Amino acid sequence: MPEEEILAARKEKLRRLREEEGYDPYRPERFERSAHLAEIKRRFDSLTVDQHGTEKLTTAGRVMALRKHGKASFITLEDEGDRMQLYFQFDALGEEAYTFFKKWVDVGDFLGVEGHPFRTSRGELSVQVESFSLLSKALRPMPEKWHGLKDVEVRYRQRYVDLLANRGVRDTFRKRATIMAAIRALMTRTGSLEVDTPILSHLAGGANARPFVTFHNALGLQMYMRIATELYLKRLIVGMMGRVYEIGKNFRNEGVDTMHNPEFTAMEVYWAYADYEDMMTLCENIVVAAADSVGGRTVTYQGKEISLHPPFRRATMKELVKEHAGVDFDAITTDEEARRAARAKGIPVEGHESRFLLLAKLFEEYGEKHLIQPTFVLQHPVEISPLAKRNPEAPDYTNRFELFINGSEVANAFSELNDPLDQEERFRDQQRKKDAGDEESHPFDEDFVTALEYGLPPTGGLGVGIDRLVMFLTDSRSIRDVILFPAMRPREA
RNA sequence: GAGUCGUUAGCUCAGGCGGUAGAGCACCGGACUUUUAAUCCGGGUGUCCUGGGUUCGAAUCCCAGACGACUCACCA
Repeated sequence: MPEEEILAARKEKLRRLREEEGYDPYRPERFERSAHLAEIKRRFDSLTVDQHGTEKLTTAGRVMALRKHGKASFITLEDEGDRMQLYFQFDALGEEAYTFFKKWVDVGDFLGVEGHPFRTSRGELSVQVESFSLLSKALRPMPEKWHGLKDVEVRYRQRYVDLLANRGVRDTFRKRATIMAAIRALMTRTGSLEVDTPILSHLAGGANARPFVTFHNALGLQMYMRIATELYLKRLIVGMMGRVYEIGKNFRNEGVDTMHNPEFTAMEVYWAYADYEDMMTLCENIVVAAADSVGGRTVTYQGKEISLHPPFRRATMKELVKEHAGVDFDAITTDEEARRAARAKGIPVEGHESRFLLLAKLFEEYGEKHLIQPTFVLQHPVEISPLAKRNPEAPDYTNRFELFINGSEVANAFSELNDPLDQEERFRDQQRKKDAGDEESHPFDEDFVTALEYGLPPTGGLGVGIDRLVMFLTDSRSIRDVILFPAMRPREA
């Protein structure tokens, strides 16, 4: 039967239910559960075959399978956490209730039941139903019970169908919530304050990325969706907030693939009087707290075993470029030498690139993909780090790290640049790049410089890509599998 | 943005070297008081993604397009 006919038939059935029984399945507003299905399973696991418990239970869920027989029927009921078999028997329910059940209850409907636990002669822990109420009705057919819903397009577009049909998907998002809670608990223990900063602003800074542009009608103002929370959070440290963090969505107007969604969840932390080494420890603690909350520090990601036991490996960008590209930047002292070396390694070179930029390019090209086990990459060039403090021993480099897991950047941190004069100069440098056509260069944020002029204490900052962390911890191959409603092109009208 | 692959019933999928489409589940009717992918009897429900072309005839071949997945590029 085509879906429209099934829908029409179910609507007709609903009409008859209302007319013939005087029952409106959309009228119930609440149902008190004495136990969830998982709890029932746990508490009555010791019942032996054919043994009935004496305790009266009330529970509720969605009918996922119906095995109707003449005067005794079984259903599979599923709630948010588990599924369980319910037994509907003519003698136990009485003719009126049993007939109502057989006539009106369909797969997909929500039921609230009262009954007692028992174990069937086939050994399945079940609930013998003594009374029930139809709490809500489904008009559309559920996906196939055995194979579930596989069509990825439907899974992402109609996530509710994916979630109701595929319990593994629910587990992933439950784990995501567990991870978030573990991270927040850790942050609270460190005395960090959770804050909210603007998503809409007239300047999109704090990272190098193309923003989404929008318009505020009443103010007659072009506005941007934020690409990072960094600059607002550091203003809070100027304002004596001490330790702050924010977990929220960032928006970047860039490509979509298995590691990128235009809106993604990032966490940023700023601690006064801390440096990037402190952030490294905090970063390890965050990863470990997240891992521990959902199953432990040894994880299998897409068949690869990843050990999240701290301390994670630490290596400078130069060391990694030497290791994986075979280019020794300690021996390179001019930009021209670096260009020759980069060209020799197949990096496109136009001729104006600095050795620092080329170091970063070589790392991206040759280093990143090898960093399967968690690795802190240290000492990024100043040129690609407009907001990080210089390393006093090597002023062309910064006291910064990025954490890579499975070849992807999961975290980025540094000792925050708090010299307003240096910051102003770096903004100018970014502005020059922007004027030269680099759309991802950082905009000049005058108010941020002003804030630094009021005094930013020594500060450590850390950003964590939450979606990617969740991916590794849930063995999800695409970022879309950890974002409830991922970005999709609208279906053709 | 480029390449590869995919799109057939509500779902999971077969099939179709061009002759008007099938299975299982779901669904509808019936039987059945311990089933669990229940079983048994009866019922086949479709814009074969869309548009155009070739052809006596297109779901199948060709072209264009939509959407998706994957790989690559940009990016976190």
